[in-house]
Amino acid sequence: MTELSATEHDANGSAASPEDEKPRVLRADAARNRALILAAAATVFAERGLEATLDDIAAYAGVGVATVYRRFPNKEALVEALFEESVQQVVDLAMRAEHADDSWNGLVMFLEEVTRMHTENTGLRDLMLHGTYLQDRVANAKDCILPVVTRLVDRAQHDGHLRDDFVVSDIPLIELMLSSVARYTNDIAPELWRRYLGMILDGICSERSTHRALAEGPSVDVVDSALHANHHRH
Amino acid sequence: MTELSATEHDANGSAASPEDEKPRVLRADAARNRALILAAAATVFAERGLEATLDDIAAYAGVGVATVYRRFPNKEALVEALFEESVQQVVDLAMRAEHADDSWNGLVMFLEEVTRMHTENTGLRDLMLHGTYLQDRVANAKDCILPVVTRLVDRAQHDGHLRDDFVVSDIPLIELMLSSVARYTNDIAPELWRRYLGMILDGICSERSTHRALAEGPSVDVVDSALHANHHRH
DNA sequence: GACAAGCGGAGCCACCGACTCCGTTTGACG
DNA sequence: CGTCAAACGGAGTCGGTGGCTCCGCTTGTC
Repeated sequence: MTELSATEHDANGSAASPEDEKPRVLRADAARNRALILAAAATVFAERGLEATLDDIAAYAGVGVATVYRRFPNKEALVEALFEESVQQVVDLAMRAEHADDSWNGLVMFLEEVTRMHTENTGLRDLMLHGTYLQDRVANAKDCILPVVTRLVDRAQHDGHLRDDFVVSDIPLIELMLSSVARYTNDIAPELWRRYLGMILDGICSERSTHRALAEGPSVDVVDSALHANHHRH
Repeated sequence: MTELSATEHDANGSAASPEDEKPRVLRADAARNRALILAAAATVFAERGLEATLDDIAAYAGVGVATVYRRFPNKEALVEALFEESVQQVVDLAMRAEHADDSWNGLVMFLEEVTRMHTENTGLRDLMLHGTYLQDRVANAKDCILPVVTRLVDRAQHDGHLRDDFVVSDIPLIELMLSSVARYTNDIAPELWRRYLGMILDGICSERSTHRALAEGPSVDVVDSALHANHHRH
């Protein structure tokens, strides 16, 4: 992330160097700017999602747009440089969840953590739930996650914690639901999604003697202003 | 809807007629086209939401754009002409739900029906959940609905059907969650949202002895292609 | 001190959607 | 049937947006 060298993206025109490696050494200021750009991109994409403009990111980083394009051939490359890591985090999370002591707790942890990641990083959510960037890489990550989560679900059902008619593919859709709540309420009630995760958990668990404690419900005003805010084109 | 006369929108320049009413009689072809436009708008807005272009609607109606603008001063006016009725339907639904025999069934019916309306009419959903058009009128309708639904919720709680920590403002957010599922899966599994409504209902009801029967779960492929389809910008 | 590497930001280009202009067509009425 | 306002269509305008580039100036490095 904070390397001083970077693989440049311009096709090395005439130079007949056989190796494709171009560990070009950046000038000090260039390297510093590259780091600034990555940091800015992380922040801005996390806050506003992948629809953020490279101009926005450049401004946030305090550099010109051209400087961004000098380091990264295009938007997707920048996204790639940033999120390779993030999607891996989700894979790791699934693994951790699988090895939790209690299968139900593992499942709950997975749902909770992955939603938290999505809410804290709108860019990650865009990546996982809308297929606009890095489709291959994301599909790859999903292929890693699927079998793990499948085992998690199976185990929770086998242990009698999770209702029998639950299926793995319910999980992305539950994520989708929670993400949209989070999307709308993030600014005004950033933890509200936990309330709806709680309801859903109460809806899918087998032990039905009691309710879980829910996060406090939203006031009418909160919901009104959440739905009225116009910054949700997509 | 199929009137032969229509209130024109151009300010009647010099004519000093004291009444603001302008029940201008349209020529036969104009009246026919107006009806075609309304029908087309109903279809197209329902299918693609309010982001549909007036050009799209004109094309669908088989007329030129100018013809649309000759009848309706702008997009919002057309939306208004169409959806006055739709939002009233939601108000009516709330009333019917309030007078259901069983308070829980009334609540379930309300959630079910309002979600069905949203899924069958993307335009209505845009109206209710994003504040881009007709804010006043929609706010008005919501003001009508709120007390009714509040009574519904109170009654369901009083009757011991609905968990005590549920609040009225949960309803719009539940709608939001179901709408986003429906948005993504409408093309490929149009009834899938019912499954998640079922889960949520199991999460919010007080009688926790049994699970409700859920609609069949989605296959991995269904979810994949639902999330991969790029036509969900907004 | 020289010069390639780097820089900024104005500007280009392609696209989009709301809305209008204008030459042509057509229904209504005498 | 003739007349003409009303209506028509669709090419075109306008304003906005976002990805990306051009080019004259600056700066780190050797």
